[in-house]
Amino acid sequence: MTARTPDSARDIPEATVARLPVYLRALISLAEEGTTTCSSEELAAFAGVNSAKLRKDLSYLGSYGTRGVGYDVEYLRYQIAREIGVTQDWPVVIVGIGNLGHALANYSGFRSRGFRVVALLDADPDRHEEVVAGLDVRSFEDLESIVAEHDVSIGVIATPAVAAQSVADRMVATGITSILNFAPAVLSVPDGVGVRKVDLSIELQILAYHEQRKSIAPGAGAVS
Amino acid sequence: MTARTPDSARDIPEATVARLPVYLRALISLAEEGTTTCSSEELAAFAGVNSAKLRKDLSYLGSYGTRGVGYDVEYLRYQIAREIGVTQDWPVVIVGIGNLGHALANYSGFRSRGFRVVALLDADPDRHEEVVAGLDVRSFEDLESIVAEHDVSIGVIATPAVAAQSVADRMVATGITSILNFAPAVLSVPDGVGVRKVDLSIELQILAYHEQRKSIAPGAGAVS
DNA sequence: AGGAGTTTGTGAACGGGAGAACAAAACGAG
DNA sequence: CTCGTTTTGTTCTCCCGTTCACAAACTCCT
Repeated sequence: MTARTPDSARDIPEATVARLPVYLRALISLAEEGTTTCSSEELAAFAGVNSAKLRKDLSYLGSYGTRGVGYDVEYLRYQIAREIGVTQDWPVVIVGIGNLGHALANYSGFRSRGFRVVALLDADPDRHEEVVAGLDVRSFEDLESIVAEHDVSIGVIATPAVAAQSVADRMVATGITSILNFAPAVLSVPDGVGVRKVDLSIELQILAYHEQRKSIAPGAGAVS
Repeated sequence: MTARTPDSARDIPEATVARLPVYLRALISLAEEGTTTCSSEELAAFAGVNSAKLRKDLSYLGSYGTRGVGYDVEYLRYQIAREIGVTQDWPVVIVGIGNLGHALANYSGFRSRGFRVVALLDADPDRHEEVVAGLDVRSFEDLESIVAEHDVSIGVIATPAVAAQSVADRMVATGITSILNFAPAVLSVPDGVGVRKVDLSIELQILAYHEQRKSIAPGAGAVS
């Protein structure tokens, strides 16, 4: 019996999903400075997008605005948070506690945005003595038990590139279904497992391409 | 009848530009394991994309393959590197030496991919005593002289969100024309200045959205 | 109460990218 | 030399996302 959830079963375009967190951040800023109501124009300026795009994006969630008035900041903030799923706390494990893993473990933005780092894992026994961000660095072998104990479904990979695929395989085997990959490697995972990658040097290379263009042909276009 | 692009193809789609670094990384891997020639099918598998898409992407650069044979790994590697502009070394400054700035300063992937961190800057005088990754942490006030001295055109922002816009303004004023922003804030810059952003928690929120979807409606699609 | 002024939500046009399919070119066998 | 095989480069079609433009809906003022 497939009970279709009429409330949140709508298909929100991927491009819109990627912008919802930006809107959420903008709304939190507005709320902090005491604004209770805002127009699509204002919010769009805060989020750095076109106001028509913003309205269309929000229309996928429902009709949460009032014509002639705008949006209630608190109400819209809650609706977006609920749609994304960050009204609850998501437990997260980080694998690979090198320079980047350290930084991620200490990053306060995770905690404040609905994520809780429950464990730090590393394959190197020399690191198991360390305490980072108030957490013991534990053996990678403990992955299964930690995932089971905390019901973890999101994993972060911050290992060197060579280790990334095997870590991902192990994560998938333990039941993790979403992976954020910082290693400069292409991961292959089964259908149904979500992967997003962040590659620091790729971003710089894209900038370098446009930078080179500018010096060759001055007056060329900007970067999106 | 396609006008042959003699030197550098003029209009490379943005989506293609974003994938070129991935192809470059794949080619370097292939070269390291001794492969001298590869087909579009092989290379596409290495890069995690469709082979038709790969061929179309490469066609924007020129005709560097041989029909019936494939691509010469070394030759194609050089051509892509040249197109991106990473045959030369790009000097880069990092502003904001907190946890993330530390990690970025120590990240070896920058150096090996055509970027050289020439200075680390922080507004906090307490940090000016530190030495990170072999570089003195210097005052943010030194930005102008450093940019002038090393002819820097790419800057990295790893400050808290509140400082990001003023740092960007200052960077633009000194002549920096490409910015990689890790702060969770929307930057506004003049036309002609390129900005790319990396937001760690946004990526997690996107994963959370799909994760929530899975638990509500099992059998739903994966993440792109 | 009614009209003027705002602002949302959305239908429709538009542009760019993804993928399938195929013709052109290179190589090797006979 | 000719034919068959392989693989690239390109064309064509479809789909997603962006943007425009406007009717609907709400507030405020008289």
